[in-house]
Amino acid sequence: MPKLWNETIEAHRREVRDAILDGTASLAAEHGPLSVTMSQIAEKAGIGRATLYKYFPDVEAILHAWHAREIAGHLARLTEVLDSAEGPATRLESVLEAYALITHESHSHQDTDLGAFLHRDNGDHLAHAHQHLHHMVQHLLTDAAQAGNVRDDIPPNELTRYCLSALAAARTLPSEAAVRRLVTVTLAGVRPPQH
Amino acid sequence: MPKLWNETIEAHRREVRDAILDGTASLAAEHGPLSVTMSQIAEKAGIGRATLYKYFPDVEAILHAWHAREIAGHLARLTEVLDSAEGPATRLESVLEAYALITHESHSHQDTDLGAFLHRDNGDHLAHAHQHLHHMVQHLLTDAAQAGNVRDDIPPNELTRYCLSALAAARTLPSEAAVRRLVTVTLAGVRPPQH
DNA sequence: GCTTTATCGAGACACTTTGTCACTGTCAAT
DNA sequence: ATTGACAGTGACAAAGTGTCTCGATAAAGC
Repeated sequence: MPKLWNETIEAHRREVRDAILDGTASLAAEHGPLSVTMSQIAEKAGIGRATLYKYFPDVEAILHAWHAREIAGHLARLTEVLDSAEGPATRLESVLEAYALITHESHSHQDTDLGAFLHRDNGDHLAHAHQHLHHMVQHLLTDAAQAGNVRDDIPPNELTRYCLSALAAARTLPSEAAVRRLVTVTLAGVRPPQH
Repeated sequence: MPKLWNETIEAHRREVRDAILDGTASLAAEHGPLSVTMSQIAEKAGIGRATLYKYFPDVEAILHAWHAREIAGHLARLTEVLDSAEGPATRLESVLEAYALITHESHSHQDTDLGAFLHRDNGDHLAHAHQHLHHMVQHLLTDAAQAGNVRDDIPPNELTRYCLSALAAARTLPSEAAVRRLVTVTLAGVRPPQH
């Protein structure tokens, strides 16, 4: 196996790949994901159609790759938020709020839940990126539960799904203030029930 | 304008239409919605391809119609539940639980959030069916808020989005018991905050 | 009952999209 | 300089698409 290539060629490939993903996202946003064709994508990306097949086997794979890139970007931002907060409760609230806001602004770009739709992933990319996110929130919830800020009568796994799903509603909300209210309500659901 | 046709022809059309929708759902479930073609659908439904175009203009329209039919069925079941419950709090809980269970079992059929994905609806079918659902839940929440069972510091509209979105997590849960726990948590989010 | 009329269904056609060749040009390694 | 690997492209066969036209069938008018 020859040593890996020079920087130049790999950088170029990345550029082309990104152009493909951007173009596809644009096309999908404009005419709907079902009407996107390999031909359109190739033209939009400024490459030959046959070349496109050297990067991706079909439209579905491209949409998956785009979604994975999107999620990865979100994860990076969330990790920043995570690291800059102190204490289990604060960390949980900060990350959930950040997630909701990201989801909210992603709406205008009209992307999300494409992943849920395209669940032809057989435990691959989507699973990876999304499980990463899931794991992060679950960890936060477990910590907060140990600190007594979160109910412990429900498995953390299920609380995590609840949080992520509830906050997905941020996509449909009109204002940032509404998103913050959504976070409030969602957090109210995970607090220990009083008796 | 000639009076509308006899029952027979219309019944036949409905049969064919249903066969198309069923076949499409089956194909979409098996190979993913993006790879479904008009040719496959026609063959599966047992009609000529050209005939299929007399019913629907393209795959997207068929998926929309199938989704609308699905939602309509769910709505009918929810309306039953709604009518057989007494009192604002009980009604809210019953309907939300029923919705979660329906979502849960719909998972195996792998359908939902296809609607969210195909938001090429310009205020049409999807809007109609889904807004009907939204309206039902919002009404329940408003009643329950007036009775003091639900917080009134958040607009009912937003609480509704929260509920429906949170309960969508039922799709990914493994057991019915987990779904009931999800309903518990979701309801905890909408209760009046204590001070 | 028989014609009229509307519409269902299918064969056929022109066009687009798809997936895969074989081929050229370029860069890195020896 | 030669070799090997790979990006990129034009070309081709196959599949899918949308439309048109034509025959068959069932309701409606006389």
